[in-house]
Amino acid sequence: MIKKQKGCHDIYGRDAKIWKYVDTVIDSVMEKYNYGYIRTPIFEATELFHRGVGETTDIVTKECYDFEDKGKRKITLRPEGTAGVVRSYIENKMYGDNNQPVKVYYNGPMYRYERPQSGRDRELTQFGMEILGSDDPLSDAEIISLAVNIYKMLGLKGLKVNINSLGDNESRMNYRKALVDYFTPHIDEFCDDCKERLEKNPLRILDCKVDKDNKILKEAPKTIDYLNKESKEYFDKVKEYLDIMQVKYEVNPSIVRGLDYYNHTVFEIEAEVEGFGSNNVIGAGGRYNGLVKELDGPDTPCVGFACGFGRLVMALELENIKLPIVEDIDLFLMYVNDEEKKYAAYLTQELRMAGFIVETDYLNRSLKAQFKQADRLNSKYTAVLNSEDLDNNEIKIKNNKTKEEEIISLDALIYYLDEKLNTGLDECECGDDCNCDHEHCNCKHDEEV
RNA sequence: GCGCCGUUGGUGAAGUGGUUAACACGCUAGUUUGUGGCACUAGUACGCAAGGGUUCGAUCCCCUUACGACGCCCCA
Repeated sequence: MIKKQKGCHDIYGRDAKIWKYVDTVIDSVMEKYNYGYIRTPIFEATELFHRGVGETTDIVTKECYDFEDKGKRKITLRPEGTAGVVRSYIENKMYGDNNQPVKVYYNGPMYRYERPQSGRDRELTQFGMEILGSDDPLSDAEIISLAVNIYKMLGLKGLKVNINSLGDNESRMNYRKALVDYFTPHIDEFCDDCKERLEKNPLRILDCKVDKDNKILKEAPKTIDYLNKESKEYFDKVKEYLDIMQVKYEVNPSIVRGLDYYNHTVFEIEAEVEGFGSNNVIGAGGRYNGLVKELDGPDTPCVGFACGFGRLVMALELENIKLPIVEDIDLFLMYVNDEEKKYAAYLTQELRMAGFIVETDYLNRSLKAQFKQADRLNSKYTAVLNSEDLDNNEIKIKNNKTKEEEIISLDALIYYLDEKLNTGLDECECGDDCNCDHEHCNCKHDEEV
């Protein structure tokens, strides 16, 4: 048997409904914020990621799917979304558009050659957004608030927003130097990973899980203290806008981010949910003012965010959030003989065209088995097509919940269903302000997610 | 790249170095039933991830590989 590749997943059935629903929420929130959808290729020139994401980052050195195509081109499956968007921005000269800044969002598969574990796959879906062409702190705050609002629209409650500032290049360099100077005399007290980090990426030491209780680590220099005047003012502005937007956050000096292109604002959003694995960061982002220029475009300030779709869905499930997905059908039509079956074929067609979700049996099952199937499909109504009734232009229809049966004229069937199904929704008795998929009421008492 | 645990039917799984691999659910058919959801009966794995080894003999012991779970690195 041919099996799916390591770290990949088939999404189908109920899961697929959830994923599609999350898609629609993302689309609708992005629309409100006026971000345009952008779809860039899943593979790009290898060089794009090496220069864009950073030559020394793990994500490029050991996690990329690199290959050579038949024309000897060096190709890489995108490991993240920003580099492709920036390439497109430059190539399509979006910096010249008359509508600035450019605000875009993407949503699609990314590929990382990693060891799979909870919340980590080789094929992962990420959505994210970027503002290209604004160095206003308001844009940083908007990105963060937009991210938070998507989570909120989905019903997520356990959110923690950590923000920090790396400052501009000057601040970054000064800070990095200060850190190295600080840690070098004490490095023997740290774990092996940290010893390597001192050379490669000293900021990462701050994030170490092993040494997190080390006194030396706790008293290490803070990024904030090394921000120059401009960087500090910038960060203060970002925080001020977040306060104005009523976005709750915490300044966390250990947030440093892994990708080379970040400067100034960086942030991570954690899902604080019981049962989440160690990878509970569901989204992260920050400012990357140097990237466009690095990729041969005009010097353009940008800020962006990316969210791991799979982790987000996991958080929704762990929080047991009821999502408005349709898990039932309106009517199941049953039959016994061939004449009735033909009528079932005709009637399903008619009713579907009229807008109802209608099913019938395709396996020539016994009546008993058809009833079971109707139950499995959570059919709101059932009807056994009976030749005699049909001859009288009648149909016996049963409310599958109350078990009440009615004989009605076939001509009235559509009208009957329309009245029952649509008004039924209006009369939902739940007065709570909850979140259900009933069109007019927001309860979800008869659904589970 | 490293570590740790796992891999038995459609599902949840029990189990043993040796004739027919529990049990439950599900599914299909039948009996009963005013047209089902209860009950009862029957059917439902050529087989214990794959390959190799140890053994008279392995699903159960060892090795390798693959895949899965979790953790580290790193990252969403």
